[in-house]
Amino acid sequence: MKPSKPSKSRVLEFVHEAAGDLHKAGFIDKRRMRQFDALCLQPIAPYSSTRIRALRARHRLSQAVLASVLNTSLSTVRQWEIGQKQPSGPSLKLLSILDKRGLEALL
Amino acid sequence: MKPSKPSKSRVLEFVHEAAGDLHKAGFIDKRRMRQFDALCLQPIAPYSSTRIRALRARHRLSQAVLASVLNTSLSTVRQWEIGQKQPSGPSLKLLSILDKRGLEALL
DNA sequence: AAAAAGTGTAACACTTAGTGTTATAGATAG
DNA sequence: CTATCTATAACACTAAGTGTTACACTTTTT
Repeated sequence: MKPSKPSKSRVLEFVHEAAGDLHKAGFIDKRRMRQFDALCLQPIAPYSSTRIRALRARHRLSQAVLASVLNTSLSTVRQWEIGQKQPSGPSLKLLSILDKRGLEALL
Repeated sequence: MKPSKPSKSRVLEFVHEAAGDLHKAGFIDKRRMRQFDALCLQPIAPYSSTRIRALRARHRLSQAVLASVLNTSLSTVRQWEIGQKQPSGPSLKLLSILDKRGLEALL
């Protein structure tokens, strides 16, 4: 199912652009286009412990508050920042939302 | 640390309101207020398998697309909907964002 | 009509994130 | 001086996450 042979993001980029044109031309409705967007989401880059810590510092949040915002436990956030555990997929998604859209997007 | 004795959300509601007043009165700055918001976030209600399925149907997404959006695996979404596994905390958070703010908030 | 692709159920086994707990410690507020 | 907040660290248990396979149904393509 997943190609994953050719670096992917390049290919998807191209395909996505093409789909965008089709949309403008009226061959793909808005809903289909959104689904397309979703499937083409490139996997979120892993957040290192230092990057998580930096992100948290940038927003001036304590580990406890960040845990609340992400709906996870304090213990978990701690271990991310120490490097003992890696954030799961959904956690990475939330981190990237915080990164790109700010705290308000998660409240 | 966590009281968790008296139903909590009631208490937090009250405290939060009080803090809001303090903010208006100028005793708490905006940043502190946001942190307060975050800590007072009431834990997200669990999404049942049928509710997840309904949410997905409402947005007309396939299981595969939903998995992409939440940055998790197809296998995981399947098991949520069959009721074999429960979504983790961060996953619940993402589901509630999709629920309340729509797909765009996750792209 | 037949083949191919998309969608979903089901079962299985493995890995690892998530969690709670406890002890320790520095900083800071009351 | 002592609580409280903040964070590190180690530990063990549970359950979520994942990949895989096989099967079935529907829709699309050739």
